[in-house]
Amino acid sequence: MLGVHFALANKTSDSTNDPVTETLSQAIRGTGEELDREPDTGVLFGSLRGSVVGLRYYTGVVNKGEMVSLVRQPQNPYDRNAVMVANVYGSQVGHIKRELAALLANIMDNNLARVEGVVPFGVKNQFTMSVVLSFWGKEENRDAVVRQITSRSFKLQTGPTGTHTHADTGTLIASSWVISCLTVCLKNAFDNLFENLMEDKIGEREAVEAVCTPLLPHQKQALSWMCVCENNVALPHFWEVKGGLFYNTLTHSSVRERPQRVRGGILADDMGLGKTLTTIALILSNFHHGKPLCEPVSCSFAGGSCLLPEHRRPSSQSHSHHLPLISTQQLAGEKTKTLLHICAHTNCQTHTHPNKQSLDQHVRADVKLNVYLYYGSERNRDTHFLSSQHVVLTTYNVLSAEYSVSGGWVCGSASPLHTVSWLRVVLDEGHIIRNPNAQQSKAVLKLNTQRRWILTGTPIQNNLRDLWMLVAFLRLKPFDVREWWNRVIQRPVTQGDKTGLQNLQALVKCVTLRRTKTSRVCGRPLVSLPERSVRIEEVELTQKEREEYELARTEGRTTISRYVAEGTVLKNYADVLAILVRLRQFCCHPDLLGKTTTHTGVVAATPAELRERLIVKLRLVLGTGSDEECAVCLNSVRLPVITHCAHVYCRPCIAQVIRSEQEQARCPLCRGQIKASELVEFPLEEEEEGSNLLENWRSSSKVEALMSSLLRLRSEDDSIRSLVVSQFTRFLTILEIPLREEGFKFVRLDGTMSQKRRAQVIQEFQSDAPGSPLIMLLSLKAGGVGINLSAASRVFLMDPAWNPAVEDQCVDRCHRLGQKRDVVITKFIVKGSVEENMVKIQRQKQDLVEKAFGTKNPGERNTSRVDEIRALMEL
DNA sequence: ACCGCCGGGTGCC
DNA sequence: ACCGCCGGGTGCC
Repeated sequence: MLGVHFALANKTSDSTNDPVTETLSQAIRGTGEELDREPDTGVLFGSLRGSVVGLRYYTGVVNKGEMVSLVRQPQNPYDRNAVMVANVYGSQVGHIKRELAALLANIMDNNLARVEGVVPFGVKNQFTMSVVLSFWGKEENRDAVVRQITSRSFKLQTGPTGTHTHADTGTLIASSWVISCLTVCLKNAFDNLFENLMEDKIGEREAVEAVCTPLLPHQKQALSWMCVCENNVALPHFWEVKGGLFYNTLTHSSVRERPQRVRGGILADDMGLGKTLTTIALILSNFHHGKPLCEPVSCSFAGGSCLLPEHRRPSSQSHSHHLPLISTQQLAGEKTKTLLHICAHTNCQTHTHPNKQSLDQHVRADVKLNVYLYYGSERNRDTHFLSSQHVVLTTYNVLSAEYSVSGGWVCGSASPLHTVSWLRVVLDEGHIIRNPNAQQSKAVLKLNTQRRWILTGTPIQNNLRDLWMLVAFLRLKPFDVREWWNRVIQRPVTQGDKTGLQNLQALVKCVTLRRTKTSRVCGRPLVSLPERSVRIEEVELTQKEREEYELARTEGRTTISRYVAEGTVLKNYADVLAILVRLRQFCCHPDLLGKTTTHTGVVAATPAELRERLIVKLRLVLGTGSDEECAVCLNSVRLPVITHCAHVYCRPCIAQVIRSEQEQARCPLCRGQIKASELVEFPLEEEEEGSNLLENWRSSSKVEALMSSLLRLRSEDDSIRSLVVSQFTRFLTILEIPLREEGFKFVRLDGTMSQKRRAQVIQEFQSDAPGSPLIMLLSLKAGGVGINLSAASRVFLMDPAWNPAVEDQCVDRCHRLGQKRDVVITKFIVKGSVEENMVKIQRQKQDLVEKAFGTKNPGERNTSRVDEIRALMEL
């Protein structure tokens, strides 16, 4: 047990009932976090066969094909190069043989590569076994690693396995596109996952009478499912009992002890299907042992079947629901009785808290539910008090603030929320914790609770990595440890491995309930929505516009065909993008290009010119609706800056990177050198330009097309409201002039507005008060998901988006619950322009997504991307 | 016999 | 470990 002992000695003991396993998995987790900074950027250098020794001293079991993790043990007294081998569950299996350990220690300690192990055969004896080690790292470290390995007379096998790197800009942009396609596909996978499952496997369950709002059938199903998730002790289907052990079919690993089942899950129903109501029903209906929280005093908790162990009780039982009363005596002595409900709102005014309101709204007035709003400087931090509440509502901010101050676990000054043993923690708008580096995410992971729920309408917002945090919060073993998630799910899926995707689906399926507006229950739609129809309106350019357009197009074609001939399309992707965006802007309005337009394709000689080019690109990147996220914080870019290598980040994020890496600072996306002095941001001239735009206003064919539609619509039915959507906020500004001229009352919603202002605008637009606006000018990506614009039933999409899913999402803002009219969508497309080609490409998009999945070779994907550009430019 | 060979004892790092 | 390694016993075939 020496190895275990030393692992323990390394760590501050973090109290759990199984310190050995816990510490071991912490040690493993620790190494995982180190490498998290660049989780997918590794290239496979190669692999080699080695042996694991000392099996007889440890209890960890490993099956054929199982992955193992390698953990350095620098404190081992027999060999400071020691490398411990542990299985998926963190149980030690053995050690790497001495000579090989010396090699690994060198590589691992110098961070030259990440080393992963797989056991190729079943274990043949009790003393040693084979292990295949693979080395993953940055391209620039490949030579050093290979040298280390060969100089110690080991042979590195470099197989034909597809490797992928994000080494150059072109590849990066292309693969971020592929990832967005993957995301679309994953979203579809999410949406389809539960289509066939609901009716036969999930029953319905009535809420207790304390819930005064009647549940719809799909909400009763969700309640039933949630109760099963909390009460049922059966393991998910990817566990099998084999030879007295628990065998995980995803990781091919076995454990002796029954794995801890997730008590809870992800309720990922679409916005508006009633997640909050269902959760309130759960809170009241499924307290301890499947009993309601609010029961009449006459039915004592101590009585009868309540004492039976949970697994011996029928899982779906009907209770008699009398007038609910809360008796504190009933609850006294129970250790975990309180729900912690965490939500996004920072509004501290007691009476306007939305979650408090929905509790009040859905719970009978005669039910005395102790609900405490835990925020504001005067909040009661007493843990006994908190424990005595039925429900505590708090915010992510409060949680993480307390956690960071106290360090979460330090005795004496511990965060009250981290001290209480909760019965259940519910994360409202759970996608907020998708960034594992954020304090609030770390704080959430450390909460002590029996049951865990995540409510979110958008389980995957940007990419797969978002999901890990949710899995980690649920403690879905073993994927709550990053290494296993990365190896079993993340890397295979991002490399287009079908098995990886299947595994992901299996995993998601066992903890998630997701229905969309279009899901069906018992052959009937979950909710019935009015029809929606799309029509494409072709716009002819005027003679003069056509001439100008052709000029710009010819110029762009010349540049791009040169890149195509040179094979440097992807390398000059920023330029290519700029040309395409200019043409698309032209299709909307000639003045969209702005005065800062520079000649693309001409190499910038002076810093001033480079700067101007970068600003143009920055504007393009942020203005195209391409859903730009900062690769450092994974959130939408705030205070945008662009690097010389043309990548956009939040200024504080990239500044932090540069500060910590100093002279060696490299762009997190392309690994190009970056310096703080070379970060370029927007000049403060936007206002000026805007007014310039309006002073010499002129119309365009597309403006005319829109205006005639709007005028016709108003003359036919002046109660119909419209969304006018563009990716170019400057175009929205241009549109304001004719709208005013024709006397349309309108509001505008774009990404530059504060949350408060957005809420105002939305309220104004949704209001049916006389004189409220008929039109909303909407920038394609403004507002994010979930905003409700159901007052509108007409949508005018002024310019096509790269990603059709973004358009759908936008339309969904009015085609949703609460929509009374049929929704008509008009897409304006300029005839004989890039826009037409974009629409064609949109149609092929699904095929391309399939291709992205089918291929392992990133080269192929890039080729299809180049083809796409050629198609756009008709080359 | 300062070797080779045999066979028993032994075994992670 | 049905190995390798170590060290003692042994010694033509």
